[in-house]
Amino acid sequence: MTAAEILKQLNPEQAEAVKTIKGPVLVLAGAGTGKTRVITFRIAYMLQEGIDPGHILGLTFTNKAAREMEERLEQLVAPELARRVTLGTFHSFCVRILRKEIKHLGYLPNFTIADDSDQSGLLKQAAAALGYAKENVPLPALRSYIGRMKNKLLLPHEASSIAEGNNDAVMARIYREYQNTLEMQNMLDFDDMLLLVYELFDKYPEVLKKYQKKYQYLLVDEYQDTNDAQFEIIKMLAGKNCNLCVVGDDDQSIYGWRGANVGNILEFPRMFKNTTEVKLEQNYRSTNKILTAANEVIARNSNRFRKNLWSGMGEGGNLLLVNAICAEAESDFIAEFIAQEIEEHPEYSYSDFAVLYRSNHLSRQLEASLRNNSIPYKMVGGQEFFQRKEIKDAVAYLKLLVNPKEDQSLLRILSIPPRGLGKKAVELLKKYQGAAMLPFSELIGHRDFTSELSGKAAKAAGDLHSCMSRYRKSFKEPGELARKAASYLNDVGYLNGLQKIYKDIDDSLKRRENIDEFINAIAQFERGCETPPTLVEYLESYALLQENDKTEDDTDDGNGVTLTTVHAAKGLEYPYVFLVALEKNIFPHERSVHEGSIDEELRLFYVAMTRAKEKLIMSCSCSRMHRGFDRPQIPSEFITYIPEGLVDVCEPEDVIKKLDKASLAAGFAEIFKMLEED
DNA sequence: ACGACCCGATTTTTT
DNA sequence: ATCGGGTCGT
Repeated sequence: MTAAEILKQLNPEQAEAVKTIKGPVLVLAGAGTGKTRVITFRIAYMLQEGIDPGHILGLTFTNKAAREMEERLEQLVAPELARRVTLGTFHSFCVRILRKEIKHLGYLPNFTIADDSDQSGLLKQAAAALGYAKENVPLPALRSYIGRMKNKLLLPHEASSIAEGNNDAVMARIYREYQNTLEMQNMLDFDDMLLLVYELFDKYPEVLKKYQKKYQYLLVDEYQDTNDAQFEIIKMLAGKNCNLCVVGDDDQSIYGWRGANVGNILEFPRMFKNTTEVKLEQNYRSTNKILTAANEVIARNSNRFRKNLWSGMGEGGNLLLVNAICAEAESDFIAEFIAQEIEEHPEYSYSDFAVLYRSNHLSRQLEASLRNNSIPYKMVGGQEFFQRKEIKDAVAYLKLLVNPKEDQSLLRILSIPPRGLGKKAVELLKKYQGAAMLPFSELIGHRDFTSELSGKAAKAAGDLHSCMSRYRKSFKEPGELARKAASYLNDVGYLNGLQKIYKDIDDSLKRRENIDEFINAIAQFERGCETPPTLVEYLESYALLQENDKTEDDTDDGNGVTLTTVHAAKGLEYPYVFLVALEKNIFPHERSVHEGSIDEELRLFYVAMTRAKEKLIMSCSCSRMHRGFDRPQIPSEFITYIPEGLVDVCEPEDVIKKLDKASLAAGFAEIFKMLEED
């Protein structure tokens, strides 16, 4: 495809965004306006203009987005050309740089990535080391505090100096301790990946220059979700040339609570002089009634780029608002309505329906009703495969081979399965570490330590240590990861220990299956590699994955109604969208009211509405179970923001067609028959 | 050392 | 209601 042909397939605004390849460009891409299309066509266009693919860097937030971009690009240009473009998530891009350059910052290149549970362990340890009682430093607060600091590029000493009040000061101290521990154990947490790249570029201009030279054309997807660290990295990389194109929608910024800064997109034209600004307002997804309603809703927010989405998809029907008497009636209505629509419109299948909710716990009632009505469904998020305890334990075993300094993982697996090493052994390890300055995984093999244990415990410690040493050598050689991992987990006693850990026999078998599945995932990773991978590489991809990739088999037939939080639905679209529990204190979430982040809740509501292509069915209930008790509910104020003419308000009975007399009679007859048989 | 029970917290979660 | 963490008893 020639450059001219590329432009011909785009609307005028899209074409403008695609062909402006020099200088800073801000593309305000409203919901459903062909954002991914613009990005991929832009890259294709640049390649047609003769730009070296190696000079192009496209950054996304999710692996899924990166993959999608790559696939779509391969359809536009020669695949070998497409593959030379660097497309990846912020985090994977940063890790790649750090693997090469982290020596400048005093870490070893075999660093490992701390997952959530590692992080919790390290934080508890840090707080305890400084003598703080756990009730004085709640873990979630600590976690979010440190994340906030890191996202703002504040190092521990800087955090200390700006600390307001005793609480902050304490957390800043724990932050310092935590950071020291991470460094000592050669580990990075997720935020470090960005923070350290910033530090690297900031302190070592010659390193920055190298990457500026390599990446002369930058694209950033979902720019409204960038945090301060990401902004600084982008700004530094863009440098003087500043061939920087960012694509995003300020109205869809819903990750402020995680450090995203809407200011980055709002201020872009002021931060980068001579910005070309392009607004994409033609929507290719929804009917106009849905869009008008969404436009009206989001217009309540100030401090945004004004946009007015429109589409050529026709007017469409009114939105529906259903008020149910209780949560059960609400979810029953949804199940019955889906059944009715499928029956009346055979062209639709279950996967054309999605139910969106503000918080995860709201899915319970829905699941029950869908099950009762035999409607298949799939939940996104929820208990992810890789979050399961047995998988994390197995990963901890593997991580210790790559990075023996990971005390966290050693403590995690020390008594999994129980091998006679418990609290006392941990105390001893801590005692000896002070003197020996060795990581726990080394200490467990030392005479000084083992001699103080019972014979049985000492043997267990020695066995664990020698087994790990053996496999550390075996993994030095790249390749055959799946086979070696399976053999290691067996030799180290983990596989046979599963029955001991999970007493319920069915439970333990299930866990065993999951481990097998995990080994399969490793094998699959290997198959996707061009050259035999190392364990370091696998663990890195594991840490950065977090996948919705979910192993196909537990998503039964694949044709089911989607149940998801609004957050997880961003970027997706469905012909039918149900938006449930639109009630005060749920949506907007009561906490956001306290924290003054109603703007973001409204954007979340906007994101939810704009997922719908044809039908948007909103619902609320007069009562709902809350922490074990029924609580009266009143409708969300957000509902009142929708213009009256666009929405039909009704009760479940108005929408669900009543059974006709004949089938009612048949139903009763059946019940009577059953009663008689008893 | 390990496992059974009780208590308290509980939004969202791209990496 | 449900989960995880912590404490207590074996």
